[in-house]
Amino acid sequence: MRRQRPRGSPGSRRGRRRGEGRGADFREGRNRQEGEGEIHRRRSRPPGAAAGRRKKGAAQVIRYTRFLMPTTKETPSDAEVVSHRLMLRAGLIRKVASGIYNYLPAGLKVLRKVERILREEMDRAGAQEVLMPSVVPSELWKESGRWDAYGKELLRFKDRADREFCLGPTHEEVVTDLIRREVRSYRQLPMNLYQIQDKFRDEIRPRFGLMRGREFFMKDAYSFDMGEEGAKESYRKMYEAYCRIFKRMGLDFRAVEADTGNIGGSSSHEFMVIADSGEDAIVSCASCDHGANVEKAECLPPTAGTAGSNGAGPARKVATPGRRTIEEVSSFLGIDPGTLIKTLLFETSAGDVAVLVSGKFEVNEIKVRNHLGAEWVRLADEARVRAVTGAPSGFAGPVGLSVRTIADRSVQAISSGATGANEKDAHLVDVVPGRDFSPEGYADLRVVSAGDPCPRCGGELRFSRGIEVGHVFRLGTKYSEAMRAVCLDADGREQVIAMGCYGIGVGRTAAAAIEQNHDGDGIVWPISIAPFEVAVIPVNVKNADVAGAAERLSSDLDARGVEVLLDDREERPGIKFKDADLVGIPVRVTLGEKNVAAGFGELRDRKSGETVRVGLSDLAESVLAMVARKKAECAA
RNA sequence: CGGGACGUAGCGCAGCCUGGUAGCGCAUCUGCUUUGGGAGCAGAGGGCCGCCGGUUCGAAUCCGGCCGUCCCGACCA
Repeated sequence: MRRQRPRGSPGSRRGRRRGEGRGADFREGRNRQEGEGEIHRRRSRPPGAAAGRRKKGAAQVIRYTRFLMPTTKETPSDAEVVSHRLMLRAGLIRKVASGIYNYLPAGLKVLRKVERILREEMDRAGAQEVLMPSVVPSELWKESGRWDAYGKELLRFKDRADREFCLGPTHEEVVTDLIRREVRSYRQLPMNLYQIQDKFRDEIRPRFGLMRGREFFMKDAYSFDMGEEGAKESYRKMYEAYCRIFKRMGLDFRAVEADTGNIGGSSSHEFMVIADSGEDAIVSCASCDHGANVEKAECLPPTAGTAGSNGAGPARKVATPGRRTIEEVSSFLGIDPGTLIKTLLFETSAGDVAVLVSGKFEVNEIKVRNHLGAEWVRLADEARVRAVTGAPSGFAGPVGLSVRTIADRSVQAISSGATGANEKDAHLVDVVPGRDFSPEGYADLRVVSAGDPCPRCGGELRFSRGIEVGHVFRLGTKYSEAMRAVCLDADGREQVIAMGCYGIGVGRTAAAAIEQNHDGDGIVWPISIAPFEVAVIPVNVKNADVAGAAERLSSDLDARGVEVLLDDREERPGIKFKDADLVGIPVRVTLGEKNVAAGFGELRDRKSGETVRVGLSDLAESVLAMVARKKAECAA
């Protein structure tokens, strides 16, 4: 995929050659840009030079003809989700390689806005900004044990002296190393260090644009406390800061309990932006504030026993030719799927394990992994199933099975059920748990399902999908212990520091905002993270009055701290309107020939589509009011 | 890494089965007309048909290998 020339971009010679009818103000604007003033403008404006012309140090008005924002009408075929599609179409990003992107000027502006909010809220919460390297020596990772544990996602390489390094996918090791060297006394704690930095994870499957890239910006923070009580408080502060952050970005989000994955630690919450395209399924209670990732969501033990086939008699073998799935077997035998004892064989780092669950539920592999304390688990393949059970998959059962067997509590509720006979085309009925087989234990091993009550209050659980934009962990002493990060307490005794870590994906948050705020015409940015606050559109730039009015309004707004995109392209109005909508600029001012001649301009709200005609003399004030109103909607 | 598909102009695609002339729409450039929701007409430029090898008189097309990309399953901000 490659770049597409923006309409009316600098490369377009059209407007440049015939300058006849162009308005005086535009000509001046262009001359400034192309003359020697451009030098100052391009560099980061040396003090006193171009800066002197601007009031209040406001940013300069950005002109579309001098701005790389290549919008496209057609969608690249490899963009699956809206945020990816719209970011490409709006000219915010371009792909360089799988999961690796160029951030074009407007896209970068969005990221910078997100970052600014992150900095403000982290600072407010008492954290200090640092910057750690993206290239990290292997020694630190070996010390924590993750050099071997992290897997292929860690991109490793060697320098010229053959020393091993990796690109940091997260920075627990690096901060812990820093802290253990520099912090000696409890008086220095608590401390919270954060950075906003480029991360690299060699994802198995990058997809959805910035939603799951390999290279991405992340805000990561790390807290250090004496003891668990302090660590809890640090965690609480970050949790609150996160709520403020996502509120300020105008997002509909939910904090849910989560699995800790390979970061490790005792407890964690994920911050989920609610969106149907989200990669995670979450449950939340309609009655209380409990919420959880389905990976984590607990199930209460079954209340009443599920009667089976009234099995007074002993277990019997029945022929079930070709019936393998729960549906096939239950309908063939004419029994409730809930009384089938589903037997799944897993290969794990702790050896082969059979997992039993009622036929109406699914096994939650993460719960299995955590229950076993295993590093990994995966469903056994067909060959393995045959080797262990002696039958093709679909006919496994716990009776007479020689591998380690654990069961979900739903199996306990089956007084008498059916199960595979470990023999091709045969099942057993009237099987009684405890009599015909005995798993080593019963535990919560299944995925929550519709109808399960809230484990906290018994209320109704709702299922939705979310995009994980932030994650907070209480790490305990996992890293500080391994890396000897200790500190002297008030009694002069050495104590291992308690840690927490807190991440937010910058690009992912921007993508999530689009998933949640778009319509048929394009992005509808919350103003707090929009690339521009206002688009000023002179309908015909060759009309000097219109051009002049647009020019004056833009610099007026700019001087008052509003971020303006002046669409000075010689394009048809339709194109300008479409582009402004596509890019999602919250407020649009249209200056048409008739309106301007009559002393009016037009103000339009991107979100509601509401349009008002305002006298030119009041236009700037009206824009300011609308911008202020939109900003207020994004207040924490 | 497994399963499925794709790679032809900047973008979206056809052509391939059945070998012989590389095509369409959008975009770009020039001119004229047009100017409040992705304009019209006329003209022009633009391609190592992903790469390497094989079959053949001849390969975008058939065969093999490699590379890249996307979609479905185990990872995570």
